[in-house]
Amino acid sequence: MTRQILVTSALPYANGPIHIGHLVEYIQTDIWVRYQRLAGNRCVYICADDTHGTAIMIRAKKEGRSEEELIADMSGQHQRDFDGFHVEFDHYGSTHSEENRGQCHFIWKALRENGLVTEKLIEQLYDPEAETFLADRFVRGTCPVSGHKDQPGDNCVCGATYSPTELIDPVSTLSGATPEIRSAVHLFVQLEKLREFLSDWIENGDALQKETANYLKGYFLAEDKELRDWDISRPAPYFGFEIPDSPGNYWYVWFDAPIGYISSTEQWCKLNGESFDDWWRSESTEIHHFIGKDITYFHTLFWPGMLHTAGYQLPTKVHIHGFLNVDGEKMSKSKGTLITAETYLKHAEPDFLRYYYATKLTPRVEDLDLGIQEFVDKVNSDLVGKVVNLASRVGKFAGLTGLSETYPDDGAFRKGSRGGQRDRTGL
RNA sequence: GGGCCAGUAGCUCAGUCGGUUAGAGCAGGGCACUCAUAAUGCCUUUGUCGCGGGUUCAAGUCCUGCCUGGCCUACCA
Repeated sequence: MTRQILVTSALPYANGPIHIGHLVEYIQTDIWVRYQRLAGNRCVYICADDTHGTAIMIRAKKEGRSEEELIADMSGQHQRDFDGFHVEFDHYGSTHSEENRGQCHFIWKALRENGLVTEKLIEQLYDPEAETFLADRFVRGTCPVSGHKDQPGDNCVCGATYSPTELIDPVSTLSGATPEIRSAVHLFVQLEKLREFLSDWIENGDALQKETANYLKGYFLAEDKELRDWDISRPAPYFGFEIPDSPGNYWYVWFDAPIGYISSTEQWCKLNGESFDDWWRSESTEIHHFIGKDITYFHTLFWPGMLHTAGYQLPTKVHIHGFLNVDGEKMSKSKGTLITAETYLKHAEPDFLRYYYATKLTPRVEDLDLGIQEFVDKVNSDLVGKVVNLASRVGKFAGLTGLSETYPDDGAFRKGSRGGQRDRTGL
């Protein structure tokens, strides 16, 4: 039976260029999609740029242009890079679209109607110069526990964790100004009310790798703990969508980002005369998300909670991969191992990297190591030595001897290809 | 601290419900070949399956303790 499959990769954030670490995911997904099509399944690959949030707002301001200009520019760059690596999306949208705003409204309404939204007064550091509230990572200061200087806003090298409001001598990394404490109303989604549903989905479903289900069960869904309320609003100024029934508050970027999967599909449907409900409200359509391990809980707690509440189809599978290391170490700018897609393409063929990743990917949530020497060896021996050389031989040979008008019926080729299709595993 | 995952040939990794002499690719060694791109084909060496116990007729595979490494621990895109 032909399967109908909707596939997504995580939406790249519009604040930075695509690098070889991101490409692990897009290449993995693209290969998976191509495989499904070869196996005869209907498969649509959707992605989009993730465009909202403080980081975008700050950067646009710094560069003296509008957020819209910035994200249009970045979206163009991202798509150029993906194209350069032969990653073929059926549609590439943006979270800054009217479709996405509409979907956010729709899902929000469902959350409200189900009594899952609550309000709390939050004390947060505010940068009076940049005129914005500061996320934890935009603050540094002296650790209140050990006294270490210049520590991040939420934890210290000494192992202590704290709130940025507890930091001694806090400094805003945006402006260098001393932040002040201000309070503002935030809106929260009460995840605890979805515990029963989430536990069931995580434990009894087939959507997660075993290690991921264990991780969620052991940490978030532990019996002695409550699921914390999820803070999904940010007060103005914020680049994003204003919450319709809470003027002056905007949806936190992680609220509208995954909704981009839905809205981008909606755009694709409009462009191709497809029925939207066939893709997001149909039990016979499979939904597969490919993401990195860093955003696991967004996709395995918040996201299914939102979909469930709004009556959308839940993910069939969330495929989670690890990070990319280079020669056994984290990618680093100073060591020159943080290679952007653009830089790579100036020096090497995209298929070299595609092939290399294909040979090293596993179904586990584990980091993948790009060994430079191994990369060179694999390309030389496997691709040049075997594949290209074979083509070259055949070309020369055929040129000398000529080709038959028709492919001879040796029985083996077609039989073999059909066998391969039958033999596919339950991927 | 707690939790999860991993540890198999020089390197990167497969090993399904426990079942014969533990596999592949690369690297190394030997021979051959020319249709072929500093190629290719064939043959070939290498393992205390992290360590110690246990269960079993049988353990790389299951249980347990330990060692080592990695990751996670909610406001991170």
